[in-house]
Amino acid sequence: MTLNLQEKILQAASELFYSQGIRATGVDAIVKAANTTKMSLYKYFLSKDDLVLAFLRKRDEDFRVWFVEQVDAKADTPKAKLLAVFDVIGEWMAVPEFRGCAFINAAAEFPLEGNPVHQVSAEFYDHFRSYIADLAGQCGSKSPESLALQLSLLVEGAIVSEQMKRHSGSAEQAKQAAIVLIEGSLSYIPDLSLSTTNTQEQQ
Amino acid sequence: MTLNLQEKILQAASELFYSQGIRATGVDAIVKAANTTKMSLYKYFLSKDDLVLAFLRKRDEDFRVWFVEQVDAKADTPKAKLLAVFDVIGEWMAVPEFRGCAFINAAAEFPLEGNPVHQVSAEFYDHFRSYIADLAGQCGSKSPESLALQLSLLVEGAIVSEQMKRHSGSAEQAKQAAIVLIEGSLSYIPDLSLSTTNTQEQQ
DNA sequence: ATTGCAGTATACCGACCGGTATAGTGACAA
DNA sequence: TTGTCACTATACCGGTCGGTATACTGCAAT
Repeated sequence: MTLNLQEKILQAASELFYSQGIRATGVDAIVKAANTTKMSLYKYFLSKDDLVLAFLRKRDEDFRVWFVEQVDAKADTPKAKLLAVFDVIGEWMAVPEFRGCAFINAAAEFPLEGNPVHQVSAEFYDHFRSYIADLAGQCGSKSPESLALQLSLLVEGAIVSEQMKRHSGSAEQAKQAAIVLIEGSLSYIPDLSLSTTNTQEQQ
Repeated sequence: MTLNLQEKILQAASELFYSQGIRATGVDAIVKAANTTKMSLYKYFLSKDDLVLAFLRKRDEDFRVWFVEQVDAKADTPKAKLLAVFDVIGEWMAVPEFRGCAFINAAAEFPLEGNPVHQVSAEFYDHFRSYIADLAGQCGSKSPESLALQLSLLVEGAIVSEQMKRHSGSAEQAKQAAIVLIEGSLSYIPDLSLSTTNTQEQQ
């Protein structure tokens, strides 16, 4: 657990970026939190933007590792894991340090399309969704990709809902919805991708 | 459509705040976009923070009015409107100016709890959810509040997914999931709010 | 004609921003 | 002992930030 200076700077920056926001965090604050100097920071990182990308890339990896560990610790079968996802999210949202999804937040702080931040965020989202798709496939879902996308919408929705209004039970409701979607996806269900606003479809 | 100066400033600020981000938009840029001066801006708004809140409050009202209009134009029955919600969201996400949900973005730019921005965002979210709950109730849903929360999770999830990765079909998938949830909520369905990660619950 | 008021024009403030230049420290290796 | 190297210390840069002070313009009401 002994961090070298570069790691120490990145860790200090990560905590500040997530808790206070990226734009709101100056390099002086990072330097002070890491107990070092600007000169050292700029030795290891080309610019603040570079440091921001390093933060997001590390967060991507760390979060996914942590998340899979948590899910594995809660459930054994693929189907149970699919539901455990929402329990893990629920527990994460309950900690006081929770400030929403770092990638959504980063994309919101740098809205201009083409910003490298968006690419890292999109990659995180892809990774997460394909993890869910794997589980869905192992469950025997008729369309794992479709189910995975739908479940990931519930997860992201729960996260941002909780960010805007704490303790509103988003994770529990997301889980209830997930149960319905999963059960539906395991039994027969024709692909409805052609349907329009029309209310009564094939039955 | 003739705007007085105060409205002109607010409109210019709103467009910049949404398209470029709030922190990234300086008051000089707002003043230039509104073709006026700082002195006038600070005559009508106490501070930039005050202007930000005015932006969010107006956006709350404008967006809801626009949204209900769009839904009403697409569908007549409550059930059809519930589905039309996702069509409207889908069309909104397709316009090139789309930059996600202004309230999620604002909450992300000002992460500290207790910031007034969060209160306005929470109010917007409540308004939206109670609109959905009304429709759900008119449909004869067994638990309109529950269904409304679940559908709002899908909507918010679709918005942030689209923000992080454009043109990934979030709205269509959200609609497919919504169809399943709505159908399930209209038929019998015991309240599952006690269930845990356990996969096989009461049947 | 005078007053008042909405709005303009512009210069300015201190604070902070990201980033750099320069000099100095201490430990370790040859 | 000398050189190297990671790191510190600190002063500084130009630019931008939110916000203000002061003076001016033009119109409308009395």
